[in-house]
Amino acid sequence: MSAFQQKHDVFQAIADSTRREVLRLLTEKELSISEITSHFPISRTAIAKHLRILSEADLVSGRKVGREKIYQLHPEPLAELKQWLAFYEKFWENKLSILKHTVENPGENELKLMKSEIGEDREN
Amino acid sequence: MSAFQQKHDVFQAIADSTRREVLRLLTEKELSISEITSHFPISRTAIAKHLRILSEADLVSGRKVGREKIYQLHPEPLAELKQWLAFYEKFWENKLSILKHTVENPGENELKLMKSEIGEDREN
DNA sequence: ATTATATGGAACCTTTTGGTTTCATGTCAA
DNA sequence: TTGACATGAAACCAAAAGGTTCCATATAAT
Repeated sequence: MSAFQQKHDVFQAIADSTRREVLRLLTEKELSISEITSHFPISRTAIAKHLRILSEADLVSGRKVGREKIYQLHPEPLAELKQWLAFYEKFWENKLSILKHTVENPGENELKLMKSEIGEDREN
Repeated sequence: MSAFQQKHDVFQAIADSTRREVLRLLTEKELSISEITSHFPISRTAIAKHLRILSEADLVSGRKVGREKIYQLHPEPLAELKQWLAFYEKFWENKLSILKHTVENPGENELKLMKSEIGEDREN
């Protein structure tokens, strides 16, 4: 929601496997802190801290319902990650397509593949 | 190259903005450690450590050429990230498409949007 | 042969991370 | 009203992260 400086960004938020698993759980349904904790071998307090980090990255939001705090997935910030990835996709998919071509046309373009491997086919 | 346990995975490797910038630099061309360092305000030793982490995640590889060590981008491991993202894309793109539909058909489906917001439109 | 360059590695430092335990508080249920 | 439950918050801890400086070694250039 906020547009100013966040302490944790999306890249940091998803760097931890526990947090990734929390996100996955929340794709199924909204869950309280205790419900989330029941899926992990660590303490409720530790999970609450992970939720705070995910929350700072706007990947989840929590609302108080009675004595529970219900957390909900907010996948939109992952779009930033997708955009970041798109830039690199062209590089590795290019390599894969050259490989695919090599497989489909055996014994034809070893040189082309090798040049790609050592990066001589980049501009500049 | 190695197929066994890695100390750092792709998610951790890209969590740091300096490392992301190193990757970006390496999309342009292969670079030595000193050349990479010249783009940052931190020490050569610090950059070398970042390169080791990127290397452990198989995102770069370095080869010794004379007294220099030349690093090269290896974008393929980012495919794992893409796969991970693909799972979440359906969620947020679904939300965006509902929103788009709402904008294009004003005053029609507030209920549908609200149900989506609280997660009732998921299977299971 | 000497000097400058490029890297490697060790030792050290501070902050952050990912956890814990303990205690306080608010809310639901009997 | 008395527990039981759900969370919040503080204090603490060990290890990892992200740096630094210093020194050693290999290679290049004069």
